[in-house]
Amino acid sequence: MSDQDNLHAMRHSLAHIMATAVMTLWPEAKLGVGPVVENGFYYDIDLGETKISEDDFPKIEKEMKIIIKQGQKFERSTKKIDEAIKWAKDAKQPYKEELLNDLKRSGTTVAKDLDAEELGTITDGDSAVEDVSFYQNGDFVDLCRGPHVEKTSKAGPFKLMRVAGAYWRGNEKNPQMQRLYGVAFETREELDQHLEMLKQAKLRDHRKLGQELDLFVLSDLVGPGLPLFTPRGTVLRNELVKFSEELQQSVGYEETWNPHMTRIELYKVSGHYDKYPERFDVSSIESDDKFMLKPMNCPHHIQIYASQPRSYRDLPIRYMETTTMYRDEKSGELHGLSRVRALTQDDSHAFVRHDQIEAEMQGILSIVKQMYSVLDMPLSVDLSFRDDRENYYGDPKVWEQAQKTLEKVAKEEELDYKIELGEAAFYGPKIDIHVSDALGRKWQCATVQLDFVQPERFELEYTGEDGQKHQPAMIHKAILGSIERFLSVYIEHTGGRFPVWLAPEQIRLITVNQEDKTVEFANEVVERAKELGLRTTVDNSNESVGKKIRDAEMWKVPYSVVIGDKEIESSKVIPRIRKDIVVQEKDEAVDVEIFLKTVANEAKARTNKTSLYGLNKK
RNA sequence: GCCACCUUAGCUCAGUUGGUUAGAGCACCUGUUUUGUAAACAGGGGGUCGUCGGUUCGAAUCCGACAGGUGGCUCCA
Repeated sequence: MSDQDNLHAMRHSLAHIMATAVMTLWPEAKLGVGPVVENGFYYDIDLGETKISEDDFPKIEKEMKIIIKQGQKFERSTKKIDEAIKWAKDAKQPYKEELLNDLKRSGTTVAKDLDAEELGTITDGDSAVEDVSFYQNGDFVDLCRGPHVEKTSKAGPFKLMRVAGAYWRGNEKNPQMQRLYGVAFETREELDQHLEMLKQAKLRDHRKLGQELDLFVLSDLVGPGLPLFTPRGTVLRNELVKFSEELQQSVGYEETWNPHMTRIELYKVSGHYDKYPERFDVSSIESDDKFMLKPMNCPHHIQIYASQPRSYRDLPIRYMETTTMYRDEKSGELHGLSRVRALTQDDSHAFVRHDQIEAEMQGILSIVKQMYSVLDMPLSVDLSFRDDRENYYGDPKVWEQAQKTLEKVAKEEELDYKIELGEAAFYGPKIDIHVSDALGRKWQCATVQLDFVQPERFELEYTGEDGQKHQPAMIHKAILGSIERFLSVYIEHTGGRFPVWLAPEQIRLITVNQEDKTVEFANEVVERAKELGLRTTVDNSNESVGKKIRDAEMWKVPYSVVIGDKEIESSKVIPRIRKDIVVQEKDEAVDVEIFLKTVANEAKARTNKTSLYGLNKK
């Protein structure tokens, strides 16, 4: 058995041990499913009116430890399916009975592989499976495919983490069960390491850093999911957007502007309204028309395209716009900057001839790759294709062609991708690019989407070489995606230590004293730095130099420079360089002008390397 | 939206079984100090304890509703 298999068996066994403990403490418990998940396991439990809270964990853990100590053997047995169903009935385990019915009818219990109508229904006659396996430890018997460790004492170190509500089979129409989560590893050291990692991740949580570094504000009065950005946070946003827009311009995109409110009719034509009617928050002004805040931009760009007759010579026509849109989200889904109600996208739409699709997508993917390589963030790529449900608009043959094109481009661009069926937009397939946050959760940022549906719905056209009308295709893209979501991931990725080009404060001058000549000199340096476009401040407060250095460190300023008599006399400085910045050359005190120009060049080059060297005196 | 938990000063938190004018550190302000690479010293201001209602002689503390926040609600017995 490989280590991986063994760990899996340990975690799965712990799920059973936890269920055993719960059944001991609450014999009336009805059990759902208890699978292995990343880093651990969970078990879904229905206790009726009784609610388990984290305060109950010590007694559950204690019970589990007793079971582990007893070294109960895990014994496998099989039952005929009908016998098993009878067992579930007798044991008063209705959820198990439902699972068994699904097994009998369809040979699987995976809710998404089953017809929703059939879930949990009973079949007579022929069965899809004959036997089902059971595992028993002590008095506890559970329907289970296995495998397990040999006996409970081999289950390994674990810790219960949290309890959460979870709908039976993920469907909100079903009863809500209590899901007990635990983490487990083969050794105590690995478990401790994992817990330490979670602690570290908490330290770099973007919500915490956003407050500490004064980047954004969440106000109860403004409302949930509506973050406000401070001057520092706005510098970050603007610098990122500037980079994104420069990249887009380099492949031919032109900037547009569209208003934040629109007639709802627009989205009826585009098809978005029919698809998400509950998400459209409507308000009316002085007319019979209903207006709304825009939740996306594609129909607007379409209107600009459609405002003139277009020739094949004009294509591709590429519009880009970094703009904020407004989407209703369920209150429980809001989260810091990652999931908000006002989100700003570096959005673009290209209108292309069908023979231009590949080249356009390649151009876009090349700038996406540039962006994330400069930001030093690893990507994972999904091709989001349709499945055979009927939620999609447009001709399936066109879809098939579009998906082939996407995959071809992904191959040519050497993307390491996987295909996700059923994840496409209603109007077309997508290339979705995800990056990870501090806890390893993946968030979608960049996206490239191919769309034949909206051009058709809006009856877009251009005149071809042949004098006939033709329909263009549309390519939607966002590089950063939602700036807010991107920032949430990026703040955690960097731990708030932004590269020089993004740092809200790039250089901080620290005065040794408040004498006139010191202040004058510091002000001269700031003036010069501003001419070079550097964001520079002076800390002239009446504090010790040590305290001021500490402050600059806490604010994660890339360069801090102490200004005193030595600097004034020599016009040379010894910059203190933030430790994540890669130092390339060695040098001692450096002329102020050279220092500033070097930093300005780094910012311009968007690099986190410097050719300066600071003597960090102990 | 649903389930669990949380909400005390700008921030991080303490506040014993309900019992006088609710505390600390940091931050802020004032004064002293004129500072050389991760925290000088002293003093001061600041809270209707998330909001509303209830129980009680008495509520930060107990109960309820609401608001906001956190974790989760997809990953096959």
